[in-house]
Amino acid sequence: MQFERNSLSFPCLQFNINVALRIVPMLTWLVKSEGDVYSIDQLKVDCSTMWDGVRNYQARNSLKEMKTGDTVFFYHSNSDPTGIAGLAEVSKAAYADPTQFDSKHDHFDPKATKENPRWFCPDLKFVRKFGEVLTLDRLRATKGLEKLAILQKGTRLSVTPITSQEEIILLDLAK
DNA sequence: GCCAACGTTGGC
DNA sequence: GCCAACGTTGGC
Repeated sequence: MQFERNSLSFPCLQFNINVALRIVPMLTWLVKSEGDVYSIDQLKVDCSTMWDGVRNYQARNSLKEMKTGDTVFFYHSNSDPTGIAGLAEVSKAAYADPTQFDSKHDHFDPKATKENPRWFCPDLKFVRKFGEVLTLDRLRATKGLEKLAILQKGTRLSVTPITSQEEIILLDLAK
């Protein structure tokens, strides 16, 4: 498979800077959001947002692993078209999700305490919107993406890790 | 709007 | 600790 020079250089550069400064490998993620609830366009308007409200332990664990600077693919579920709509970046590593403490909030969790928070959220910032959505059909048809969590039947996780090979392939598909 | 798939809850 | 019932997710 051939890759354009500029599609490869950006993640490599990120990786090298990251190694130089933090000695921790750069991680890549995919987050899902219903397109009509919170879209990549809204993230662009907001510049940055608190990724709160995740109430699934496996997804929570991924959120806690996120580090500032990590690349995040932004997926629109339940949308037309459904697929990866753009790129974001972790602008603040995960902290206790404040909505778990707010009894008036939909995501209130009575079992969470400030001493022992159950749920965490990072801040995500807008990077870019793709020229066209990488649709599910397209992702399914692309060699090397077979193991993407979002393509597995029945997978409902709203936050999933992306391998570096998958990231390269996805960035190569994206316009 | 349907419904399969999944996670969580709670009675036992 | 099992498992039925329930609520939610998300593609279609």
